[in-house]
Amino acid sequence: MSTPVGRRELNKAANREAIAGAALAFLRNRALNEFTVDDVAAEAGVSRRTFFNYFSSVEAAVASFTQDYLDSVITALEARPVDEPILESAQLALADVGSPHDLAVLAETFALTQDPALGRFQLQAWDECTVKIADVARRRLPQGTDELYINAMVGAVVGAGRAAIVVWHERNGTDTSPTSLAQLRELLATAIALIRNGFQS
Amino acid sequence: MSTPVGRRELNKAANREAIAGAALAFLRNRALNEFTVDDVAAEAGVSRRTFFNYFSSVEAAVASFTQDYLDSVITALEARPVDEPILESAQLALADVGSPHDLAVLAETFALTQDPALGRFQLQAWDECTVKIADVARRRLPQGTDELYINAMVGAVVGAGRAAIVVWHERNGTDTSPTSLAQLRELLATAIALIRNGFQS
DNA sequence: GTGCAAGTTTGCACTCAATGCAAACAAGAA
DNA sequence: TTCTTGTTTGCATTGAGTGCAAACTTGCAC
Repeated sequence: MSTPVGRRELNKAANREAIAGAALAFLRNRALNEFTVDDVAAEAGVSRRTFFNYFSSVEAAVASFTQDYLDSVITALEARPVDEPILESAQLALADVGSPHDLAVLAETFALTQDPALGRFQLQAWDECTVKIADVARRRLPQGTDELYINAMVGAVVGAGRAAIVVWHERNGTDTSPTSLAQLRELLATAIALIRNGFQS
Repeated sequence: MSTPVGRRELNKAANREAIAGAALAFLRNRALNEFTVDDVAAEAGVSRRTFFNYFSSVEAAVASFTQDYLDSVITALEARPVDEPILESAQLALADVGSPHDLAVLAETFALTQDPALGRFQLQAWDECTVKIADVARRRLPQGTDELYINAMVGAVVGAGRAAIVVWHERNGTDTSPTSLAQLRELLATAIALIRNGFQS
């Protein structure tokens, strides 16, 4: 992957970040229907129309954080050796990923899921993630592996992974101290282990 | 549960059905942005304002079908004996549920998931279902069962269940012949079995 | 630098979603 | 009938979202 960094790309990245950040900032203080796209655009130093060049709604802007986190997980997963058992790869990828800052934002946006309109977009991010992971799994598992096996496994992993984050968030709120983050990694690892071993108990 | 059936309740149910049905009817022929709420309201024989008394958007109206299906699954699950292993209950509840007509509509709305705006609302229905099933599981499993265990199991079951429907839909499209439906039940059963036994292979 | 091509932002105009409110209307109970 | 309560409807208002064309910025070649 090349990294062509001209002013064009930099400006776009900066705008995108400014807009998403501004949206999140507003949500810290007010509910979704208590401010407008104009407000966010102004805060981001950009016109209303430009806002919509980047995101189709405030909800989408906020969901971009979740998308970015999940993409980083997928990148980590793809970096694992292909001969490693795939669920072990998943476990290790999850253990590695996420700077404290990124996880803090993840926890924060997770809290916002209370608002259904925001929640929908987060769910969509998870769903897209599921599709992408299924592609990775399809490439790594033996040719001709049953599609049900692949999709059920990935669906289960993502479902259980999300459950781990839900439980973590319920226990720790938006605390992202090293201790709390260690607990998150632990929960994620346990969740994947459950998928590997089944719920036969 | 009482069943107080006056004209009031009947009218409301009829309106609700008419609106959701009209929305689905439009989507059979046109894309989401090719018709308006006014169109749907007119088709349903109701004012625009009344449309919004029932659903907050066309997307929500369409998602009501998925909601209803998932609610019926939950009802079936709650009807299973409490001493049955819970994943067996899940398997059996899924096997029983859904008239051919309901499953036909489910398959149809599933196809519409291509449109992200519609997909988001469907995902939300699945998510609400996850929460409700977690409540059922919490009541049935021994007191003090780890929340991670409960949520991961339910997340996995729902994720794998949805995967089964996705695979079924990819293989059979909107074919809801008895043969096709038998395949769906089979896929669902296999998916749950995978969750029970794990992906250790 | 100058000038040109391609990409990006912005303002404007327009349609339509979504909600509050109050008046009209329908249903059930006395 | 009459009264009460729940439901529908029209009207008015705000703001989301998009198409379009003009202004502006960047990259590139000379």
